[in-house]
Amino acid sequence: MSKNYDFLTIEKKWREYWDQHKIFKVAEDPSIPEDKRLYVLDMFPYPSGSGLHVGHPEGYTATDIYCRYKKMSGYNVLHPMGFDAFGLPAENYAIQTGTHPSETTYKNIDHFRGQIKALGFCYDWDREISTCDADYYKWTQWIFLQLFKKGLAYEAQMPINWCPKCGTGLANEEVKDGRCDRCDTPIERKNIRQWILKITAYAERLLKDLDVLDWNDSIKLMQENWIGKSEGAEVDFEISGLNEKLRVFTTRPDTLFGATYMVLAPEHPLVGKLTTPEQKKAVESYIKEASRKSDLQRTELNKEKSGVFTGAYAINSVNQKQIPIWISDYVLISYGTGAIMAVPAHDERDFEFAKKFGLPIIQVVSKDGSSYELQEAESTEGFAIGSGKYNGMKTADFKKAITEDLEKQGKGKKTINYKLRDWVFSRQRYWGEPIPIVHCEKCGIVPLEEKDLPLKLPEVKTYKPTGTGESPLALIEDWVNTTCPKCGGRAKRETNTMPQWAGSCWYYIRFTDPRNDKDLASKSSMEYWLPVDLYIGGAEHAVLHLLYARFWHKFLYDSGVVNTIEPFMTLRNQGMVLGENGEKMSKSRGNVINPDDVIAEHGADTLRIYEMFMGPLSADKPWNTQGIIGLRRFLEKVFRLFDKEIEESLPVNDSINRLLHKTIKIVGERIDSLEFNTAISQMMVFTNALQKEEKINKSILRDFVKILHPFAPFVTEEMWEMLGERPSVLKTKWPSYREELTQDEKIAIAVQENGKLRDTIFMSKDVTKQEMEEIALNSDKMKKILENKEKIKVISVPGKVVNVVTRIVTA
RNA sequence: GCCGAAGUGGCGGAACUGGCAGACGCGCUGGACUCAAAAUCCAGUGGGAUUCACCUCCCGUGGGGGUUCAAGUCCCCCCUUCGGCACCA
Repeated sequence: MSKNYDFLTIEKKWREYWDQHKIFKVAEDPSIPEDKRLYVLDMFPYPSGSGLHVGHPEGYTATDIYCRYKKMSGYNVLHPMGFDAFGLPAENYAIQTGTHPSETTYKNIDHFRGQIKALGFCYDWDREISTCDADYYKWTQWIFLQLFKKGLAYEAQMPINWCPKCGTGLANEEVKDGRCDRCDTPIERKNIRQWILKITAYAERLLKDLDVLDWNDSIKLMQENWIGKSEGAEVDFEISGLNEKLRVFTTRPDTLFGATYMVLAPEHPLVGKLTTPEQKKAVESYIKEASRKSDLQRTELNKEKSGVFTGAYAINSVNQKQIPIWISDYVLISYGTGAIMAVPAHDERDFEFAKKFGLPIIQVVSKDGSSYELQEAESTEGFAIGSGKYNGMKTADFKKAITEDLEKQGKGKKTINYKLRDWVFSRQRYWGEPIPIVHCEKCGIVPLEEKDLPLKLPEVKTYKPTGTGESPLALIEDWVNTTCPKCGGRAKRETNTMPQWAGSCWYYIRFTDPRNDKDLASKSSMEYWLPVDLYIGGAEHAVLHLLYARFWHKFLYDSGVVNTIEPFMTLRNQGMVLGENGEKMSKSRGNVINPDDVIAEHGADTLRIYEMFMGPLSADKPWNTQGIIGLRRFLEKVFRLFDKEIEESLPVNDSINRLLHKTIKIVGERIDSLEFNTAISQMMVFTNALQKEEKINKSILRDFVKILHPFAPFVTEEMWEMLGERPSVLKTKWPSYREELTQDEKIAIAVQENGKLRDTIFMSKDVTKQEMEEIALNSDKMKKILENKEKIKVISVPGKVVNVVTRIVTA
């Protein structure tokens, strides 16, 4: 009885079945051993108004296949989904449309949930969370309070990155090329009151623990570079005629003898003190100019060096030389000590500056120990010259020696600096977690009591950003004005909200126990599931979410909340799904593919396997509307196999049986290594072979339906039923294979002459090396080829190749 | 500028620790079925030479060198594309 592949009916039927029977429900079953418990997580989506992007199902299908395979292999798998629902886009959309962000957000969430469910992912929907739910952000606030109590959240008035379009301050991580990561607007500098998290306190551990993580090297490297550890020394310089010391940081204390001038950042606190009256005017005008420059201008490409002499001199203690002190904006106040010793001979920037202002350049490091004319700064290591008693020392040894000597004299010490800055954590916007702090007239900054959490976001009509650096919450009088939890006196609430990243810093913890109202999650649930075993998402969060979440996790570890030092053990990054033209998908480029349309036309199963078949998970891949047909045909072809005669008692053809075992093996291995494209190819090969058979043994088809199930869950449930089995396939056991049946009886051996293919001979899979060579050399073809040639040697690799090295015999 | 990833048919991509380059899919060509078409099935499909008797040979994985019996895979130099960082002393 022939039946068409009616995906609309099939997918609806099984979607409802799964929902009703809670097929995807997961519980903390204590009888399952620890090594059979898995936590597989997707980066949860931001529920934007435009709905799911075809990029979302890529990562989600990958983890879904992995989870289904693992479940069928006897694992207890936690696989949850939720929504990262606080943030600017929702708020901007709300402002545009005049609807409240909470209304639009929940509407978007419903839309997203529907779209995600249509794809048949095996999420335990009873664990769904949204970061904007008060039940959830109560604990985000709770974590903030713990940070505050440990001194890791502090308030400061400082210049920060300000996006005038978003009307809020941003973290360093949210600035790209001097522009807002979100809207591409050039960043301005703004001096406003901020809440800041001391992520720098964790710099070393964030760096070191990268070693224990199974992450892509490129992501690890990006974090490593962002943290930017550099080892060197702080060295004190006396200032001529002034009882002040000027401290600099250098990674090359071995070049101290080559320091020919000093440079301070314009903002350096000593500038005023040491500037001479004659230079005062020039210095002040330079400072003023520098302060007006935006970050973008200050870091502009190929910018000419600028600077002004202060009139003061420092004394280089190693040789008592007086060297001039300059100020320049190429020295940053925020790094090191905000001051440097300039060694133009061995530092490119100093070289450029010295050339421009005619400052002396003295070589103190040499490749070979001799001195020579430098055409450019030579920053490579070598041997010391012109450095008194240190002459001839290798750079590394010199560094160590002089650092120790300076330390003994009390003039310097070994120092480590990081590029990582503290995390600017407050946003001057409405749609985020309120910071649970009040400002009391008497007591100052006072945290809310834990029992008073959650501090709910007031429901108001005006949530437009003020643009002034104040949050819109500041305008809500009856919310802002409150009493101090400590003294009961008059107080004002903190009106800044948390950045979007806050909620995603710990959502994976909440998933282990999402309805707990006593704790962020119970100890037992966290211990059962954490850490996340496999985490899949885009690479764009390399130094944002992935760094922030690691920071919070480490803090929670120190606080005794979680019991692992890292949150995400294995991380894989999916590539981008590009438009058909190979460009990034975007509305403005007009190349957006809507997953709803694809599902309506081909079904969710086809969309799933197409996205997996497109190429390696990690690669960026262009969408191809033509190409998806092939995957649709594949499923139809599998479906048509059921029109053949299928019997339990039919004899099993040896080659089909071998191919089945090989396929079971390959598909399992490829799922384990997340190489879904080749797993699908193998199933296609198997299907093509089955298709040629008139009759099919039923158990073969059963096994095949099982291995196809993780990829195409809907249609395989239907097929399972067509085989007379009871649902769900997900609850069956993954088929096993016999290793000896994964190889063909006869294998093709390449026969080469001087590395060039001359013949292919099929041989029994267990021929010995000698037999192989004998068969190969005695084939008619090879005999002919080898006529009149001298065999120099024969190289053979069992099961692969026989290569004869020959030479033509000259008569 | 620095760091990282990647360049394979008309297209997406295969090729395990060096061992038959182009699996699988799209597209294309021819054929079967059909009144016809769609769908499906069968055959072919890197380029070239030979002249088709499908036999044989040569070239071919961004370019140029090298190591090796053997290189898409290893080493050196260069080019292109993408991603990250951007005066971090």
